[in-house]
Formats: sequence, C-alpha cells, structure tokens
Amino acid sequence: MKRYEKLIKDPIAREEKVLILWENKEIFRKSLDATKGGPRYVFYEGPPTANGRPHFGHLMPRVYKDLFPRYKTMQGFYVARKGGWDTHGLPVELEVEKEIGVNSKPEIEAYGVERFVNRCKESVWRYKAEWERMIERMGFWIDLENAYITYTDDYIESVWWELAQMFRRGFLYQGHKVLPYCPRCGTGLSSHEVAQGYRKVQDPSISVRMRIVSDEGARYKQERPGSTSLLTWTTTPWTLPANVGLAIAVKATYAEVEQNDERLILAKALLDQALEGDYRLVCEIPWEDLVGLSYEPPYRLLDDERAYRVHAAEFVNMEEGTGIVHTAPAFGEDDYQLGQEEGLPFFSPVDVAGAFTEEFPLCAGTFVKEADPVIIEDLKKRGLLYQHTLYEHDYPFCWRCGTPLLYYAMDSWYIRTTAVKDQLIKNNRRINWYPSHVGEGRLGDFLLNLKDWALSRDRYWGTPLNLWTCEGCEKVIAVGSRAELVESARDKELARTVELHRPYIDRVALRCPECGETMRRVPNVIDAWFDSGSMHTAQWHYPFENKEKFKESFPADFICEATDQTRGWFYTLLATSTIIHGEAPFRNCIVTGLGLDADGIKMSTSKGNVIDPWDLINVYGADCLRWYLCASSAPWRSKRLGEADVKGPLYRFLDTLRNTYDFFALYASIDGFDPEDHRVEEERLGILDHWILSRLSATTKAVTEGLDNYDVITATEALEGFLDEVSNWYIRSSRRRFWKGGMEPDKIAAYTTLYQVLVNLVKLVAPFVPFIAEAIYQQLRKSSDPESVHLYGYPQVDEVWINTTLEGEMALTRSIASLGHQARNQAQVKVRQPLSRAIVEVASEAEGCVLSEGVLALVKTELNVAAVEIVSTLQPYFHEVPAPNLRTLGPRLGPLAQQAAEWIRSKTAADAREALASGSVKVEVDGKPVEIKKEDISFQAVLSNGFVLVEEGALRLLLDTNLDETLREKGLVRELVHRIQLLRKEAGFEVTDRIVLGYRADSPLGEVLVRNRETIAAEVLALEVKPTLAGDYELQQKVKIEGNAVVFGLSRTTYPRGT
RNA sequence: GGGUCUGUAGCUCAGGUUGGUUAGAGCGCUCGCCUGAUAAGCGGGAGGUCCCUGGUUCGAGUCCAGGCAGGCCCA
Repeated sequence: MKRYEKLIKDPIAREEKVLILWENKEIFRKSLDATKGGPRYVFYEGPPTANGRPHFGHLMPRVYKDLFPRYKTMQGFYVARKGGWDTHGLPVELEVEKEIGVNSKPEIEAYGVERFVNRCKESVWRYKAEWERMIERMGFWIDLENAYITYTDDYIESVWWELAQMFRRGFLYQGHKVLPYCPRCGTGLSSHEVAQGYRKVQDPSISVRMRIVSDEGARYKQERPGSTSLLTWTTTPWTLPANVGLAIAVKATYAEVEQNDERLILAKALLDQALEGDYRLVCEIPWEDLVGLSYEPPYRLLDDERAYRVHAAEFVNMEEGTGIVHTAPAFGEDDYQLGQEEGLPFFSPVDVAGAFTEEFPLCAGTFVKEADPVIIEDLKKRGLLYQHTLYEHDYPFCWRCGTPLLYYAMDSWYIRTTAVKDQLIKNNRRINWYPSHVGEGRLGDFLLNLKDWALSRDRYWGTPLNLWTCEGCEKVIAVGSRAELVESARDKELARTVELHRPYIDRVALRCPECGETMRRVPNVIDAWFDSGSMHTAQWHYPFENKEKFKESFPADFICEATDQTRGWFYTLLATSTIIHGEAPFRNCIVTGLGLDADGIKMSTSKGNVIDPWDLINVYGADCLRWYLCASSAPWRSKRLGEADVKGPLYRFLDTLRNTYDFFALYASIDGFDPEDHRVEEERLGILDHWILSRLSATTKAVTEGLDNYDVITATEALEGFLDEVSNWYIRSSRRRFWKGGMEPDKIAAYTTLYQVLVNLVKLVAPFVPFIAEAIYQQLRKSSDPESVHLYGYPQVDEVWINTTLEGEMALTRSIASLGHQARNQAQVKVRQPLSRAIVEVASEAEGCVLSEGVLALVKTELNVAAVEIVSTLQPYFHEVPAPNLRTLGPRLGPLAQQAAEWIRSKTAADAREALASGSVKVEVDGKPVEIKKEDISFQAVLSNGFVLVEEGALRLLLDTNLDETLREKGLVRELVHRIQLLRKEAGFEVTDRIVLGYRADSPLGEVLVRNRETIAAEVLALEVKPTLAGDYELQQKVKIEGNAVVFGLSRTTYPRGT
C-alpha cells in the first residue's frame, strides 16, 4: 500500500537530502540530455571573479539566472548553461600587490613580472571552491566543469581574433587623450574603477584676476586699459601653471563692473554671488564680444601665439564661479577637447608621478595636490587672488591606494566605438530590457553621449594587446591568431609554444612584412571588460573551434546581472558584438537592483557591510532565500536584506506548502490512496474539485504568461494566491470528505483532485523553489513518472477546466463566509453555536448573484447556519421607527419638547405617517395642546431584534442570532464534541484511534449526552459510550460548560484497521 | 553638475492597469474566534498629510511643472 511520508520539517536537512538525490542521480545532466533535441534557449553567464568571496548581493541576479533556465528546460527547451570566470584585470593585480607587499610598478618590475603574473593566476582561484559550494547549495544549476576562463590561451586567441578584426577595419587607434590617471599606480583607470573611488572632499575654490593685455581681434574694447581684468574661476589651483586659455559660456551675458579702482569682467548672472562688497555696474557685454581677448596668465610658461586667449565653450558652468573658466588641456577632458577644437598648445609641467617638473620652478618636485596652497599664497602675494573659499564636491581617488586621481593627457589605444554609435543605438533598441528604463534611460543616454573606448592599460595581468610595432618603419600590425604569430615570428618554435601572457609574449619578436626589421609588441594589456564582453565569441574559442556551437548559441535569449553592469558587461557585450557580428548579443535582459544592508546602504566589500550568505542559507535554507528574492518585489528593486525580511516567506509560503502536502500525506496514507489504483469519473467531481481545478488552470496560465514576459512578480503572486486557496479554502472546506470512512467516490474524487493539484503545484513552483518541490514530488510520483520533478514537463494550460462562472460564484461565497464570520464576531456568537439562517443581499447587477446549492452548502457549513437565503433586498427585515427631531422641537416648544418627543416615540411609523398626512398634527401633551410638524419627525430604519447586519461593497449580510431549544442543544453537542476532541489530543491519541468514552454528568448535560449519543460517538470515534466512570480510563477529566460540569473518561480500544 | 530610480501604515512593500465611491497586502501590535493538517488559520481594531508646492480637471496617490530627500550610474 502506498505510504506518503511527511516532509522533513527542518528546511536545511530537507534540502541537503535533495542535493544528495540530485547528485546521485545526476539530475542536472539528465535534464540537459533529455532536452538535447529540443529548441534552443540560450543563456549567457556573466562571469564572476573568484578572487573575492561571494556575498549576498551576488545572489540576487543568480536567482533569476537559475529560474528562467529551469523553467525553459521544463518546457522542453535545451538550455546549455556554460559557466564562466572573469580572471584578468587590475583588481587581481592589486590583491597580489597586497600579498607580496609591493606598492608600485617599479617594485613589481623588481619582484619580477613573471613571478607576479603567476601569482595573479593563482590568486584568481582563491575563492573558487567557495563560489562553487554556494552555487551548488543554492541549487543553481550551471555547468562549471566546462566553464570558460578568460585567461586561457584559447580565450585570449579568440579575443585577439576580435581585436585583429577591429584593427584591420580601422577601429583601433592610438590616441592622446585625457584619462583619469593614478600617479602612484602609474596607469589610467577604467571608468569602472574610477566610479569606486569618489569621495566628498573640500577643495579650494578661487577666483583669479587675469588682466587684459590686448583687445585686438575682439569686439570688446577696453575703457580702462591696464586696470581691467577677467575674473576667472577654478577648483584646482595646481592646474593654473598649465593654463593656456579661458572659456566663456556660449549665449551668456557678461558684465563689466567697477570696484575699488579696478574693472572686472564676469558673468552677469553671477555678479552677486562671485563679488565681495559693493560694486558699480559699468556695462553689459554679450559673450561674442569677449571672444579673442588676450590676457595675462598667472604663470606665463609658454611663448605661443595661440595661447592665452578667450574662447567660447558649451561646458562652462553658469551656476558657480564667475562664468569664466580657466582651461588647461593637459588636465581636463573638457579642456582637452576645447584645446583640440581651438588649436591650443598642449602643455603639462607635471611628470608621470604627479610632481611638477623644472618647467614650473615655484613647485618643482612637489606633488600637484600639495602645490595648491603654495600657488594660492603666491597669487595672493602678487595681488592676483580675488577670492579664496572652500568648495565641496565629489572627487575621484584611486580606489585602492587613495591617491587623488589626476585627469591626465596620455597616449593610449582606443576602440572607435563612436563609429558604430548609430548601430549601437539601433541594436540596443532591439533588446527587451527589464525594466525598460535601463535601455531607454541609463544605457540609452550613455550611448547618445558615447565616447571611444579606452582599451589599453599600462599593466601586467591581462590579455596582451596584440599589436606589434616595427622598430624600423614604424608599421603596426595586429596578430589575429597563434598561427599568424608563428608565421611572422623570428623564433617560430617559441611562438608555437609561448603562453600568450606577459612577460612571455613580450619575448616574441616578429619580422616586419614591409621592411624586414624587427617588430616588438606594444607594452599594454587590455581592459578586462573587453574579455568578459567578448564571451559571446570567446567562450567557444570561436572561430578556431566550435563554429556550430557558436552559431546555435548566438545571440542569447536571456542574460541577467545587477544594475552596476549597465556600463560594464551589458555595454561591453553590446559593443564588441555590434562591431564583430553586427547585432546585439542578447535579446532579453533583466537588470536586478542592488543588495542593501539593514540601513539601506549598498552592500560592498569595501564598506564592510556585507552579509555572509551562509548565515542565512544555514538557518532558512535556499528555497526561502530564492522565494524571498523572487516574490518580495520586482527584480530591479533594491532589496534590504535584514534577517526579519528574509524569513517571511518561510512561514507564509513554504510552510503552507509543506502543511498542505502533509495534510494529504496524513489521510492518503491512512486510506491507502494510490493514484494508480483509484480513479474517478469526471462526473463524480464535486463543486470544490471543479473550482480548485479551474483555479489551477488559471494559475498555470498566469504563471506561464508572467514568466514568458519575464514578469516574475505576477507569477509569484499567482502562486501565493493559489496556495492560499488550496490550503485555506479547498482543504478547509473539504476536510469532512477526507474524514469519512470507507472509500466512497466522493472521497476518491477529493483525493484525486488534491493529488492532481499538488503534483501540478509542485511542478509550477519547481523553477522557483526547486528543493521543496523535489521533496514533495518524490513522495507523490507514480512509478511511471520521471525520477525528478525537474525532468517533468511544465504544466500546460488546459482551458477546458477554466470555469469563470464557478470562480466568480466561489469568490462571492468566500466574501459571504467572511461577512458571516464578521457578523458572528459582532454578535459575540461562537461558530460552534448553530444558527438558523443568514440572509444575504446581493445587488442584482453583481456578478454571479445566482449561487448554486453546492456552494451554498459550503457557506452553511463554514458559518454553521441551517440556511443561507439570497435575497435582492433586505428591506423586509427592517421596520421604520419615528424619531423626534429635537433640533426643531426644542426651540419651538421649549419645556414641552421632551414630552412631545415621548409622544412621537410611542407611535408606530404607520400611525405617525397617518397623523402627519395633512402636514402637521395637533396633540395634547401634559394637558397642553402642541402642534407637531412634518419636519419634527424623521423615520429611521431599525433592525428587528436578534439580527446583525454587516456589509462590504455591494454585499450585505444579515445574521439571525435568535436561538430556539433545538439550536441551543445542537450548540451544546458541538461543544461537547469539541471538548472530547481536545481530551483525545491531550491524551496523545492518534487521529485514527477508536475509544471508549465514559462520563458522569449533571442535568441538563446528562440528558443532552443521552439524546445525542450516536452523533457524539461518531464524531469522536467512540465505539462505546457509557454513562458511568466505572473502570480505568487512560484519561479522566472534568470539564465545565456554561456552568454545568461533566467528567469524561477516555480509553483507546482495539479496532480492526481498514474498515 | 547630468542621467535614472525611489518616496504610500511602526516595518517590508503592492511592474501602483486607462484619473472616479471608503488607498491595499504581509509582518508587527491588540481584542476575539476557530482548530481531527498547520512554527498555522479566520474576523475585528488601532495605525496614512500617498515627500512638498503649484497647475490641469467636476474630481489627482495617479497627469503636468518645479522643488525636497535617498539610492544608483556618470562627470
């Protein structure tokens, strides 16, 4: 006979058992094998870096990264899930620097690049085991054995192939541009790295006089030559020595003012803000008039025609400063651009370590940021400083060494992404972003203002830039494969075997195809974001291998990462793919929010506020975390990860699911229900069965539609609602069907239905909470079923079962039940006390106003009323009562008002109306004549005694609480049964145990017990009921009911099973 | 400074369906009920300036404009 075991209550133990099952039976592999011939659903793994510990924030995208592949697999799609590891880049180098205790590039060179790079290679795997352990424990199914690794030669070769394509098509160029640069690390930083290091700082904000030396070539003419200055503004005094020009705002109006014998020119809108003390406005000057003026810079270090003039620019800030901005092309992006446009000389008196050179003797050898006070002091002495305050703003620091970054013009290699800008925008539009504003806003905006991709890094651990330069003719070639390397190499044997990393690859010299001279590799490595962004191609070692695999897995149907990847991986995937393959490499992208700590601050290792996922996994389990992340709010919402929030779903959803199954297991085991033996014809299904099966289909539809639209919340809400309906309505209302003896068709119908509901529910939730789904499935599965729920097909919607009329009826029924409870509450009558009737007014236009006998029976049981009457109006249950209106009676009748009110109250409504037929009536109260007018009486609707009214929306329910003797006795019987059941529980009997019941009772309980002996015996499974306590009982206890006492004795008795 | 998201009950939040009676849920609190599946369930109650200001409208939590606060991305 079939036995259903209860689930293990402890989620941890339960899940660990499931993990063992999956491992032993290789379910993940089988799920892939089983779908191999199916349509492809392509997922790309965004590679994590394993040199840091996984923290809770990493879990958020992972949950969706697992949900959709599982869902699609169950639908029959083949979802290969190749893992991946991101392994290159500055973060890895910095970890190693820390380990070996070095702090600069010269120190690395001294340590030995080879040793250094090898340590990087090891460091990358430091937490690999930890990542794998977490991924496995959370039930994230991904193929880690065949994961792509960005540092392998094969991967690098594919990246080289891409780069060579780009080079040959003119996408790679060497440029001289301003980059954020760390003077201590000696390299430019990627925008990603810069973003990590912004800090609020106070910098000096100064305005400086720059005297006009010539107005030749400008429309503005000086009125007071020699004492007129442009008032300029900067927050980086140290850049003043590099000044080569001034910028004014296009379309702004400027003004000349007189103050203390000098004339100053600045933006009109900023006069009051920028000037100290009184001033006299001399005249307004349109911006065009200032263009071309020559001025005296604070430090004239250049002798160049083009320098020290006024130019117009778009970027000038008109909210702070003076509206005249000092420009140093060497130290600012805007400045550099202006310099390019206007043909300004490029001048930088600063060396690579960030110190002034001899070109600026005042501060030679001083680190630039430390030169600020020296320069300010100097300007002050020379009378050039107008104002000096502090200015608070965000400034980038090197996120590792804390050195302030400099915007620094330097040589580096770029990808001309701007050349494909329109195509990028077009391809981006084809991607379905969830939420859509990522595509339209955040990334879209970035693409509109696209800049070329700064590709090269002056570092060691990364994909080496595959460009070789000829020492003779300066020709540059790109090497697109190892074969090409061997072909051009001087030492072919070396080229055949060399590891493609620095420093090894640097030893490979090529022969110039033009002049035959030696070619050497450029010293750079590339931005690690190019590596991961190339995974669409490089994960397959394409085009050198796996051409088929590449073809069938491009583009991806689905990717998902956190929002910080917008300009990281999402962008680099899109950019490389657009250039190489011409199209977007993914179609759907869910962008998750960030993991926040209990205070709403982003979790990050550097802030030290990360939660160790194990602390939660080991207490609540993987399913609980998965459900919390899926169901609590939309994926892109940031989530606070307080413990209290996370454990919510454990009770609300997972425990309800477990209890629902346990209920089935308890009774199905008692009755030996076996879905393979017990069948039932559809006609035998009850109304509840039809209803819950309809709801099952509707839920399946909602979940499927939700997931198909990448709308997770709609799916989880549908599932939570359905589970509630199963547990709190279907089972609650069906309990008596399961308790009945024997195996009647109705009981089989109930079992069959509940079984079907459970099996399908478990399949529906399997992609979300794979562990509990598996644990229940293992108990439910028939011998012919697949060995895991994850090998089963996802439930299909069967529209035939959807019965919206019935669902409407049942919804109404549940509202009525709810109102009934409310009415009982108000009347203070227990549910155990049977009542004669409830009367429900259903507004005729309300849907489903016709309720079938079947559902009415449910309400009757639920509310314990003998009848439920549905009426179109409750009018007849009210009667009118005349009520005196003291507001009018009082002023008119004075002392007689009270007596007149008495008279009104003493009449019936009908009498009062009749008396008032003519508009007023003269009566005598207290022996005096009094006139009562129409307005003195209002008619109020009053409920008859014993009725309680409750209403909600269009529904009104009247509960008749009048009791007669029969009802009273029925109430007593239920009370007695209830007490005996409690005693059974207290005695520790099993629910199937039969008992002998003895009692000694006073009147009237004794008579009640005698009269209802059969009913009570049946309810409490008593084979014998004896009006005496003679003999031994396992439990004997006195109970009091409404002041009367009865003593019960209970003992188990043997009873043949199965009848 | 730019972009973007968020702001609703003590807490966490309703992809807040097209503007429309009394703004909801869960948790927590509180009172009561029910229990022959339940770490449960049901009902009542307390708890709201829907961030602010202005506009459009017969009517705004919802639409528009401008602010404020916070998060994130970028300068």
